[in-house]
Amino acid sequence: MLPIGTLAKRTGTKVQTIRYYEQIGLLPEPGRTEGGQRRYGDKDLDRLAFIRHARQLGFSLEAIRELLELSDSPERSCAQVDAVAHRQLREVEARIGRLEALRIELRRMISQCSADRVADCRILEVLRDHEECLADHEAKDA
Amino acid sequence: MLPIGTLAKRTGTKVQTIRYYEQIGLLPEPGRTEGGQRRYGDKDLDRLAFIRHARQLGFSLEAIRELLELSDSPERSCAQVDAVAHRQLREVEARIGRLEALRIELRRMISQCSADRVADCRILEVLRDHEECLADHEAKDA
DNA sequence: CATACAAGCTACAGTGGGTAGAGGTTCAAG
DNA sequence: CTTGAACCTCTACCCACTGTAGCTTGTATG
Repeated sequence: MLPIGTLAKRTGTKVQTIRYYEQIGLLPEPGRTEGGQRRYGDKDLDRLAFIRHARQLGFSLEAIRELLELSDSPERSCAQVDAVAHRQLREVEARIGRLEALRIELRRMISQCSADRVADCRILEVLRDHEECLADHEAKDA
Repeated sequence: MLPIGTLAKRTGTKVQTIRYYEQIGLLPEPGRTEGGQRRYGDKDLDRLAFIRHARQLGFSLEAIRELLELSDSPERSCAQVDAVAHRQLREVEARIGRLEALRIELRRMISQCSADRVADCRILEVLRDHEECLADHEAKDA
C-alpha cells in the first residue's frame, strides 16, 4: 500500500492534484491508516496513470471520466471510445488551425515593422486597426 | 457619448467584459450620467478595440497592458514592442509544436483500433500503457 | 405626464485544471 | 523517544472571463 507521496512520484502527479481528483470524484476514496492518511493500491496506480496519460494527450477531465466509465464495461462496443478519441483529435486540429492563423498574422505584423520610434511602429498600428489584417483570426485559445 | 451596450456592440465585446477590464485597470473609469450609468467617448472606443484585437491575436492581458503603456510614449524606441510581439510569436509556435505532437499520437492511437469490444480496444490500451507511445508528448496546453 | 420595458447598475459565484500556503498531525528511522 | 519529512484539512488564488439575482435608470410611446 502506497502513501500519497509515493503515488505522486510514480505517476508524475503532484500530491495536491491527487487529492483534487479524489474531490471531484475521478479517483475513488482510498483506504486510510488509523491516523487518517491515505493508502493506495495497484488499481489506484493504474487508474491515475490512465488519467495522467489522457491529460497529456489533451483530454478534458470530463472526457476522461467518460473513458474510465466505458472501460469499466469491457463487453460494450468500443464505438463510443472511438468517438471520444475522434472528438479530441478534431479539437486538437481545430486548435492548430486557429493558432496557425495567429502565427501568420503575427509574422506579418512583425515583418512590417522597421521603425525606430513607437510613434511609427507598424505593430501598434496593426493592433489599432483591425482592417489591416488579412484573415479573420479568432483565438478562442490563444 | 456611448452607453456601455453600444460600446460593446461596436467592439464585439460583452458588457460584463468591459466592466471587468475597467475593474482590473485596463480601461479607465469613464464618466457617468447623473443616474450613475457609464458613458464612453471615442478614445475609449479606440482603446477597447486595440485590446480586443490584441486578445484575438492571443496576447495576454498583461502583455496588452505593456503594449498600451508603450504606445503612450510615442518617442520611445519600439524595440520593446517588437520584443513583446516576438515573445507572443514564440509562444504561439511552441503551442503549435506541442499540439502537433498530440495530433500525431492521437492519430496513431485511433488508427490502431479495429476492435469491436471495449475489452480489446487499442485506444484504451494505449492510454493505460504509456510505454506504447513514441513521443514524449507533454500538453501544457491542450 | 405616465407608463412600460430595455438597458443599466452592483455584488458575488462559477468555469477548468489545478497550485500554494497556513497551521496542525502522523509516520518511520535512528 | 526524538526528530523531521510527509501527511492532513481548509482556504484562497491563477486567467479571462461569464452568468445570475435583485435592483435602478433612461428613453420611447400613448
